[in-house]
Amino acid sequence: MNINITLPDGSVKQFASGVTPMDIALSISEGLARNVLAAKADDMTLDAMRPLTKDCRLQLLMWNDEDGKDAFWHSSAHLMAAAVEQLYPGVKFGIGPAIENGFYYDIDFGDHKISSEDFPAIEKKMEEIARQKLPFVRREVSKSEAIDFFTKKGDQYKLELISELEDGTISFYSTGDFTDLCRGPHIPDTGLIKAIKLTAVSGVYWRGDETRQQLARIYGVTFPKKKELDEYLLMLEEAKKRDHRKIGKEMELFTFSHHVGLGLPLWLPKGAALRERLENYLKKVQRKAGYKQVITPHIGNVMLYKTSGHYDKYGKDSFQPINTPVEGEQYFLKPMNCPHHCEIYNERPHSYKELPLRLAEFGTVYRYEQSGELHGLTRVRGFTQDDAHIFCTPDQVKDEFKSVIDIVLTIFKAMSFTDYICQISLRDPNNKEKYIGSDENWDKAENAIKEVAEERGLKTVIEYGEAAFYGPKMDFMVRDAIGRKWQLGTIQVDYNLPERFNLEYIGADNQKHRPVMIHRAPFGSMERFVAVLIEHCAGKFPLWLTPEQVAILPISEKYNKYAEKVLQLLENAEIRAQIDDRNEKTGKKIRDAEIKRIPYMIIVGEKEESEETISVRKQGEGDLGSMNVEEFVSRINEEIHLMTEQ
RNA sequence: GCCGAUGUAGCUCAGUUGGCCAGAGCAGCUGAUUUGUAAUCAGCUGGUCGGGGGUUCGAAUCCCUCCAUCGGCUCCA
Repeated sequence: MNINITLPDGSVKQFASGVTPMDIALSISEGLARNVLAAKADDMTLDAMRPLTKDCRLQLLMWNDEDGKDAFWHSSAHLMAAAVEQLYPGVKFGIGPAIENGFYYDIDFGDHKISSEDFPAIEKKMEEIARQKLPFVRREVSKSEAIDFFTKKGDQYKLELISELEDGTISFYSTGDFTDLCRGPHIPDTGLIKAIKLTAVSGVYWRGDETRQQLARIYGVTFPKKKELDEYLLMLEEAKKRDHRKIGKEMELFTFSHHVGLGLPLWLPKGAALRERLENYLKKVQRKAGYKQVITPHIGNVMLYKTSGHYDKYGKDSFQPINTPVEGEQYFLKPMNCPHHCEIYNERPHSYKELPLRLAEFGTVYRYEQSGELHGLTRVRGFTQDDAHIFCTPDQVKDEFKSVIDIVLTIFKAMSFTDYICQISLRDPNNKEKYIGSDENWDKAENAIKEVAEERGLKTVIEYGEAAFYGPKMDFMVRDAIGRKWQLGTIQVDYNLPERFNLEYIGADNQKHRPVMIHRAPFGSMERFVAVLIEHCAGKFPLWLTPEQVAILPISEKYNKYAEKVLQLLENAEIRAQIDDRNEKTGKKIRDAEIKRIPYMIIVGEKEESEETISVRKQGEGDLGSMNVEEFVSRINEEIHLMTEQ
């Protein structure tokens, strides 16, 4: 009997029933077959060695497919388990999945205390097994057989997992002597795993439950080529060098103090000035786009958050209310700005002619995060959102999205973020009743978002079912200079708060209507954005933003006067410069300016003084020769203009 | 919050089984040098060895406790 296999290019081929994806790969080319890790038949992933018995769409999964990597890393978890079992007989296994960058396995080592010192031995054993090219052999077993096997082995964790599975759906995978309960899929054999690195060990509870047994979780990562492992390790090293916490300290941008409190950043003069430049830049862009700045207090009456619904949802998990001593009123630290802005909207009636109304605020908010969740500037308890709320008619949603996207893209350009995608979160089409707001408005907004993304030529991913219950949204994910993904700007439609705050406008028909609210924050928060920017540029900020743009280095103190004169000219041109008049050699001053990541150095000595010129050196590039101050100023201004023009 | 690791000068780090006044480099200060594109030389200052308690003749080192930092903590066997 023959079956029809539809390949990704749309072509349909006939094969005998029982053909495996690997056979099909071989029929195309041997080189292709060598790279096949697993396969996807319709929407199910499976081993490349599993026979196909039905018509299906077939995709061969390689290293570059997410599902291919998953199979590779999950197989690596088995490989590690096999190695661990050989080295430490009697250990018991929890679960061992693939994760975003590699895999882990939770293991009960009994009395043995595992540490990273044990890694080299395990890695060596893994390499040894990998070289044997052991196949991953699948076997379907009955529930009683499965229970039997792990009872003999004495592995209570696997037994617990099996007890939750249905008979007839259980499978084992074996690699050499190691057999594991596993759904698969796996790669054809261990020989594909060429490079192995165990990265960390940590204690976790079985099933995340504090009351249960503690297991050791070993993290690792593997690659089909040695070179890819080297690149990965290099990336990790580079990431360490770029850590915003380290650079923030070196460049004196921000700090923390236990006396002030956990997760509450203190912005130092240079960091505060940098942040102010960011704010001023965005304010200018927003003013042009018709935004109006407002200012609201840092606390709000509990009633405000009961109206908004945030109290019911987050009340227990936030900073607890502040009570007034005499009246006994309750106030919350502001966890978001929207309710305040809704109250500003409600201050008086609005005509449709006033819409859209765009209220912007750099609003500082406070949210309780568990102490262990805090991390530098990316996860804090107090932060400032570059927030704005747009109140508009349903028909205006599209144009407003367009205008917000333009702001986001302007900012990305000014920060040299060139690689980004936009993620659109829409309703789950099979479960429309769980969303608030009319079907008509949702359709309108969802279509508008999709159209705008296309008109702006954005690289887009659509996620169905990811929308909030109160509206669809668009998020921007940027990839930084070393390839890591960060979520930055957000644009969110909201049908809920206008309802709860009873927001209205009078339409052309002289009837009351409900406006749509759009939340948006191109930076997200100032703290997080600065952190991402630091890691993206490794502290070498764009010229317009960096704390010190120019270091003036007099050759000796004889030329300090001339240096002063140059400084004055630069200051007149609003260029941020400092003189390094320390009693040091020029080589030392250059070195220090390079380390401090100052983009331009100006060297002045006898020649420059007599000729009224300056010698210019660019950070990381070297000597640019001599020029006069006016030429230098226009060069700087030109460079800044290119990045920040709107 | 929970598990694990870590905490020595402003920064980076020595100090190995408890034992003489706790060390180095960088930074800072003072002096010499007056310097031409990534480190001039010399001297000096600076530490309640995270806080508190304990063991000991004696603690940076051992024990307890608190604090902070770092990594991890429902991701389908």
